[in-house]
Amino acid sequence: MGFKKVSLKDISKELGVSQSLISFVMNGKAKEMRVSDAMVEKILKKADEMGYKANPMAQALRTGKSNTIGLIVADISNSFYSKIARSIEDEATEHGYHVIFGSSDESDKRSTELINLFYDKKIDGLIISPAKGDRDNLLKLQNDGFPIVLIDRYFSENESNIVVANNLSGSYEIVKRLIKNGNKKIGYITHGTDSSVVMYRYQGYVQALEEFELELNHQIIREVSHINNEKEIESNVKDLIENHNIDSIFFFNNTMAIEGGKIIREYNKLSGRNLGIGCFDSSRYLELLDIPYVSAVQQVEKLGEVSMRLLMRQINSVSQLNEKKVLTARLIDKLN
Amino acid sequence: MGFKKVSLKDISKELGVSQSLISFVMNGKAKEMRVSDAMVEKILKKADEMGYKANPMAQALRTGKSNTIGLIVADISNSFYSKIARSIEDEATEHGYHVIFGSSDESDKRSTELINLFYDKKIDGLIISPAKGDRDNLLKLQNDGFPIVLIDRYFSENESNIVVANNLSGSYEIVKRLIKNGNKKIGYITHGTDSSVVMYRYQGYVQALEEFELELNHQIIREVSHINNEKEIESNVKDLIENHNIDSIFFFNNTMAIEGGKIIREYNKLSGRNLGIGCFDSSRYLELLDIPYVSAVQQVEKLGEVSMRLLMRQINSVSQLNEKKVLTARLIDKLN
DNA sequence: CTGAAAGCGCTTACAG
DNA sequence: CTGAAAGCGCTTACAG
Repeated sequence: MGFKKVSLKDISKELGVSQSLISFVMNGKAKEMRVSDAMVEKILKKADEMGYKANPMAQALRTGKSNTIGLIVADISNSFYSKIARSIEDEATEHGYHVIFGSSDESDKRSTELINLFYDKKIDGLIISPAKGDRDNLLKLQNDGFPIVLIDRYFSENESNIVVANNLSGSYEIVKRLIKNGNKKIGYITHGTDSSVVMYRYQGYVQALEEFELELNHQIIREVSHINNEKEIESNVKDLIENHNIDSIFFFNNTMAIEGGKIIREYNKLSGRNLGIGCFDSSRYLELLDIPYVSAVQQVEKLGEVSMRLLMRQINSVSQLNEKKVLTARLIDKLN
Repeated sequence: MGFKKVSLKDISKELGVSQSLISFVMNGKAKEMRVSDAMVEKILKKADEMGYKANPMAQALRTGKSNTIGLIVADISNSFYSKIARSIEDEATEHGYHVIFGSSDESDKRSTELINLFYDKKIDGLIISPAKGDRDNLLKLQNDGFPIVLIDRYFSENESNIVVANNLSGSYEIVKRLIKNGNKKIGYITHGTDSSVVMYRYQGYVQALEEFELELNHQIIREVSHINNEKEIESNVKDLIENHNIDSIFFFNNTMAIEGGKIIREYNKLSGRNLGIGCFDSSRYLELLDIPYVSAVQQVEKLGEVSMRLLMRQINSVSQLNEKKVLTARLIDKLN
């Protein structure tokens, strides 16, 4: 840097006063330490004059607090996570915290790596949408008293701080709408049952079918990969329409719905029918498909906000919290 | 934390060897410092045994390097920026760096605040998509030798490290396609001319019109706000169609194109015509509109990668670099 | 080849 | 009310 930063020592010399005093004043501990008003004023004035800024590295080393938290998600470029990132950022700013982020790509290896890197870097806490293999690692850190909040998914065996959507009841409501709208054979396109989210959304689907005494038909439930699944979705949707006579499809999430919706749109055009879909997670692009749909919008901003607040409480608390917050997704019904 | 972290001193005591030695070995300076092989092995073994991890805060305080860079964009939840964030993250990881991020919302005040916060936090460098008012502040830091790379936009008066799209020639190519496709009255929906991006895209539009000797008609050029501009876009598009008889519209970016495209889709359906659009920045959702379009996809991953590389070179260099990298956007032509 | 020591810039008991 | 000093955990001249 071109010019040297001014330190406590510099002010101390300039003023002929001890560093401690200046430190107290700068940290708003003047009252507590009963520093005289005249002194406070003198110090504040000089510090301002000299453009004093405390060195956060030194503070961090001394206090063990970095005022930085870590955020680990599957992929920050995915808009679901980037929206969460934004709301976490906003809430973190309120508390004077900064956020470092990392993308795990759902890889256990990378996720573990990131957790450890961030932890070693002395972040004050972690908000994470965990990969499957993170369970033990996170549990260990948590037991060491390290503040952690799990978002979007969690490990049902562990006690943890958790912020998630109402995946079960949300899915239930979506499928219920489809049924009430006259659909009797509703296909489901989802992922392999490898996470709490996948499991609960499936259960919601099942519960709705049960309640209305519709058959749970495993032939019309299809599992597709997490990435590059366009072709899989396409062929499954086609198969469900052509060979299984479904009258509607419930999609695990919005991106899958949009891919599948394209096929349905084509079909509707050609057949003159008007098949509709359901999906968890909405998207402003869903309506571009111009087909009937019902979806459930997650309160993404809220998710970030609540998780950050929970983390802050954890950081400022002595004892371990174990809170689970469930955020209700809002239904958007464009079936008619 | 539950258990105490092990420090150099701990190993030093355990081994009866000075801290310096251990530090040298841990930092791979064994050869350089001519530490004996036996000693290296002994130290490495013990360090591993005790689970030694250097404290980054202490290293940072001592060396003045935090191995963290800052990323400031308008809004991390915007997918353009979150994609950039991801590619910067990946490249940063390669270099052993972490990324803290902040969203300015295009606000001069917030952007300045973020720059200063990050700078004071001792980041090693900054990648920023600047707000208008950042010019002087950034120039000052840059002149102090602080590594900065501007992305997406820049201040043409300043010498800086810059990574941008070919806004002018990209727009030119888009509009040229529209013209070659038979369009003679092409509206333009853009923002107020407040940034280099806005300016260059406008110039591309103008150049294409000029080359084909079409009239530059200011009545069909409309400026809309940066956010919550849906209504404005809607009414402008309607007006252009109904009262100005345009045969195509060029949109400043993809989100504007999608909003405007919805209106055009409706119009096409009702009128039996088949108006098409052009826009800078593509989107996988554009095709959902089912209207003819030509767009230019920015190499977003490349943008992040190149900017991070440039920043690293700057960090590792003594002298100021002033490089401008222009990344060519790829044309997608779905006009026919 | 190796050790003792200074110092990065803070915060915080300890003393007066 | 205020000062002198220790110490957070490193790195790096300096000495031998």
